[in-house]
Amino acid sequence: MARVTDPPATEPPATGRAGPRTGARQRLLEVAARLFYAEGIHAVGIDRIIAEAGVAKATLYAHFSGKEELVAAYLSERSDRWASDVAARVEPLPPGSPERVLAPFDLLAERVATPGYRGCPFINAAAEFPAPGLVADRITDHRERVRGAFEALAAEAGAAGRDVGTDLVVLYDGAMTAAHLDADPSAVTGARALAASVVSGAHVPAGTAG
Amino acid sequence: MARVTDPPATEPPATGRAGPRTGARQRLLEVAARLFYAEGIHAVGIDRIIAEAGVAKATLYAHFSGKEELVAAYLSERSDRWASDVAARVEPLPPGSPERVLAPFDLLAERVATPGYRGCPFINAAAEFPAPGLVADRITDHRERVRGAFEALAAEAGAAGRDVGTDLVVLYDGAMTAAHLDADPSAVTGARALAASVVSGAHVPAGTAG
DNA sequence: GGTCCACTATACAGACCTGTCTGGTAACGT
DNA sequence: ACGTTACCAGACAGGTCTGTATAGTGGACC
Repeated sequence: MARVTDPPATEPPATGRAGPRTGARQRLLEVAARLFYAEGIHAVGIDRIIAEAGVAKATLYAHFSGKEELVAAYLSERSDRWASDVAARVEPLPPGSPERVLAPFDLLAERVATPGYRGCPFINAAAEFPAPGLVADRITDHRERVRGAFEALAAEAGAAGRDVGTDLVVLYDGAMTAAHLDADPSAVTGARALAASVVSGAHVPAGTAG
Repeated sequence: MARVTDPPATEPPATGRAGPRTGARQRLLEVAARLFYAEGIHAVGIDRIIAEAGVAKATLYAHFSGKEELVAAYLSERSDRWASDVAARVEPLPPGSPERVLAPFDLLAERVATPGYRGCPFINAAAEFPAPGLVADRITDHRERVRGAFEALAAEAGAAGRDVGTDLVVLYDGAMTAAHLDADPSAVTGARALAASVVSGAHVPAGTAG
């Protein structure tokens, strides 16, 4: 049985005594996540993050080597949460069922309906960080995680066609993007239906049509 | 017959005599488009644009009220070019054929294979400009244009299902995004095949499955 | 008490940002 | 010749950015 996600250890490896892991780091990450997601990364300065988090600047730089590392930590947290949220939603469903493959779409349907939804944090971050680096690495990691999850779930469900994982990722990306930019939640339900077709093999694979 | 696109007038409305529309504006737009797309909008400063365009700063501000207007002009140009490129590709195909609906995917397949492809300029811009304004308006305009094009072409081809336009937009967005972020051109061919299913009505619509 | 350390507060450096302003040049039509 | 205009070159203002340095506070543990 495929292990879809790797629900992460939320605690960093404990340092010798207590380490700089009390409250400031958590507050910084929460504020950074909120602001980065809502307003964009380059648009949010360090000064504002520390002000809203009630943290001194020196403390931020004691926890993170710089802004880029803070951004990377924000994305890591988002990726881990996605994985555990999906795992929690997949777990109660009967193994091998198509519904398990569609679980991420059901999760997404809830997300896009919440106020403040602004699309995929990784797609958004990629728009701002084209160069190789910590941020690009986290984006790549997350993409592989999502693709791996879809492929594992599809394989479990016995989905046959070539590139089923790619098709599901395309539908998932498109659903997030269109639901956001067009303010249209039906993008997710439409994508979910198409994903069901892909899993059931109802659609006509490329090259075999006509 | 539906007019899919409105191939735009490339010339702005002529001012009284000559107006400030000689060469500097074009160079500015070309350089801005290249840099904004490649590196992100907030990451590119005015100084660099005017330096690479060989244009004085005062000239830039004579043509555009500010950076935001330059960004909006960049997006307008991209949208217009998309529309005319699609129109050029659709036009020779037999009216009412499914191939016409798939033409944007064929265009995209070429785009994602070119070096420097970095996804959809509008999705990327939206990540950086969440607030209402000129930029958001151009993004909305383009989204409506794309959706309208797909809907018109699908209607021409006799595609029946509800929300065919939404499904096609989702597939198109997902294809652009996944092909870019995963460096995987097969995202486009997969999306094209799914789009063909949508147009032919081969897939199972939501709510009628089981 | 004494030591350690996570933390606060603030000032600062150096770079970069957008946008304005001044001044000069060259082509063009009259 | 003359005015208009499209343009270039560069200084400047005022703000913001990241990151560092300095000085002090309060709790935990020995």
